[in-house]
Amino acid sequence: MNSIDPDDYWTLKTIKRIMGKSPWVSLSSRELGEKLSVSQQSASRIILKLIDKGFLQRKIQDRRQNISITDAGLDVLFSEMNDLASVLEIDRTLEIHGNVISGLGEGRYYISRKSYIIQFQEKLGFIPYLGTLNIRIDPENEGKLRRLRNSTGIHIEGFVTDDRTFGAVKAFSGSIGGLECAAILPERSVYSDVLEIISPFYLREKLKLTDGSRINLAVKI
Amino acid sequence: MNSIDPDDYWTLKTIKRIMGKSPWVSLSSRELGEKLSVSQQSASRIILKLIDKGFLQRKIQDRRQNISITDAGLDVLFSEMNDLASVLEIDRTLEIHGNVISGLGEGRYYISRKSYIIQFQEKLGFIPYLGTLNIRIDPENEGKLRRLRNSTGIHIEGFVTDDRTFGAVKAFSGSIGGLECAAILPERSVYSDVLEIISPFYLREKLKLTDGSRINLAVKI
DNA sequence: ATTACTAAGACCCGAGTAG
DNA sequence: TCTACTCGGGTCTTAGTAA
Repeated sequence: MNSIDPDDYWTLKTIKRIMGKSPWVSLSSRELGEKLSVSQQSASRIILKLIDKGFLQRKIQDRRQNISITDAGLDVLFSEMNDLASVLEIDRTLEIHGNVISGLGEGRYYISRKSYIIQFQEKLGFIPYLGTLNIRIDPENEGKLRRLRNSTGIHIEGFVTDDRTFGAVKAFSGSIGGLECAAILPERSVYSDVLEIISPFYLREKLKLTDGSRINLAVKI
Repeated sequence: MNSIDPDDYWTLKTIKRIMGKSPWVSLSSRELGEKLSVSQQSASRIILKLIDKGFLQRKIQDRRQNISITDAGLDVLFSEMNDLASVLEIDRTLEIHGNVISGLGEGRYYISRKSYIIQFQEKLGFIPYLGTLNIRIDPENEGKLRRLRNSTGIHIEGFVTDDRTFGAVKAFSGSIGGLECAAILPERSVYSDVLEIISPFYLREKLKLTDGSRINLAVKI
């Protein structure tokens, strides 16, 4: 599943460097070829391969192509970042900032399922307060959020009931305002800027949080 | 100069993952081949290439090889880490911890050279107190120090006098205890665990530091 | 200008095998 | 077993070129 092709990684990094923050960039196959030290023809083939794999998107106007990296493509880069940081044993903690927002009460329903609760107790060491704290992550912390999504985390098995399927999720131990907690994400990447937090404590009360409150979350990856 | 071969990077990362913290590892070409999804023959060729480039060292005993990654090899990994972090625009600040040690007074001599001073003023925005604060970096922060060494930093030109040559150095803006400072490293990698700090302030006095004092340095890379 | 197909050749990989 | 050489075959790159 999570095996990256070094060539894909290298090309995506090169394209990302050219793009900077802009979502689209006008990039000819000749230009890319120069950056990668390959011919225009090879660069063209490489681009087609990456589009085929879903890592790039393209618009062609007047025989000139505009290129964008997809979320899946960015996942390649952030996974590699995580992998390298883990191999070099640096950067084990992310500090993520955001604001409290009100959820739809859905989180509470999910995490109350007995199968999840049992695993939280076993793998995180606490039984969560029956509700989630939803945090909208600052746009500047998008990169950290992407690293989190591309980290393995603590695996929480999914399960099936008569009615429906509850997917596997992954948890990351952390803390907010000195209180133990965990960030919960679906194991299948969902590109949202909202993070759901569980904790043995009712964080809204303990930390006197209301919608809009600033939050500093520290998580171990 | 600083162009990494993606294959070298990939292999070194794989070997580093196998090694963990141990300086040497017994690793047959067959085993490496499996990890890299190539044949024993190719793995053997790859190892020879990396030894030739100075990224690996090897001892052969009883037809079995023990492998170690050289400092130059680790530089490849930490450079890539820096490059990727810079492309993804994350991780611009390193927090490095260590202890004050007494220098040999050499630092004072170096940074007092007029050519250096002029450049410090121009590029860092301050004229340093005429002495350096030497910090022995905690072994746990070795990784961060390696990242620093493999960052470009602010280029300070070298120069030649009648007597001798003063090499190019690189500077990193930062702060200690809220006071502005900069870390100074030779541009040519020197693998020491001591970092030299300059500052517009006499840090020893301002922060009441003595040999052995704990220091938290924050630097921008 | 572009992109990208085709064809030919360079280069790389691994089977066989020696030491 | 191990490492690592040779060499044949297959893959991948690029030159030429069309659209």
